[in-house]
Amino acid sequence: MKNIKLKLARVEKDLSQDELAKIVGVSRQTIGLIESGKYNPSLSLCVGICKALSRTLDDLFWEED
Amino acid sequence: MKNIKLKLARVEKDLSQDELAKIVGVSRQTIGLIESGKYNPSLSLCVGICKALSRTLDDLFWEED
DNA sequence: ATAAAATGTAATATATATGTTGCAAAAAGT
DNA sequence: ACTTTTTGCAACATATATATTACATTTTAT
Repeated sequence: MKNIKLKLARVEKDLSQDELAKIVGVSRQTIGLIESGKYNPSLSLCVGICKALSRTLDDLFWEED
Repeated sequence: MKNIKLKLARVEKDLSQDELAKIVGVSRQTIGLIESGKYNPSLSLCVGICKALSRTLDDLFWEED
């Protein structure tokens, strides 16, 4: 499923996928694929994204069921 | 670095590494390596572990700095 | 002390996250 | 309308998470 919370947090910070990717140190495609729910990212990458966007893991990657 | 919070949550539930591994659907070694900090697990595995231990991502995998 | 269970570690194999390049489509700016 | 930026998508290459098997070590129970 798509990660809409991640996309929202990114646009709230006024960052493009490419800009966020450069901050985190991955490729633009990786960010795009995570947002579109086609990748299962590593924990360290999730943490890097969270820190770049001033959020926590629960904020961006946790889904209640 | 070792993930002591994960190990504590596991023993609080009275589960061995092998038992947790079976619940989550991975090998015993994978759980051991995550606890000892030698693996960078995938997000879906982290979520599976959290649900098996009734915790959230922030509980087990987030470190303030 | 002994046996059983739990954990650590290592070798090799496989699946998949991620990188790179390139191009197309869509969105935004002028 | 036109240009620029942003995003999507595909093919191939590489790195690494994870599986499997086996054995050693430690911990726990008897």
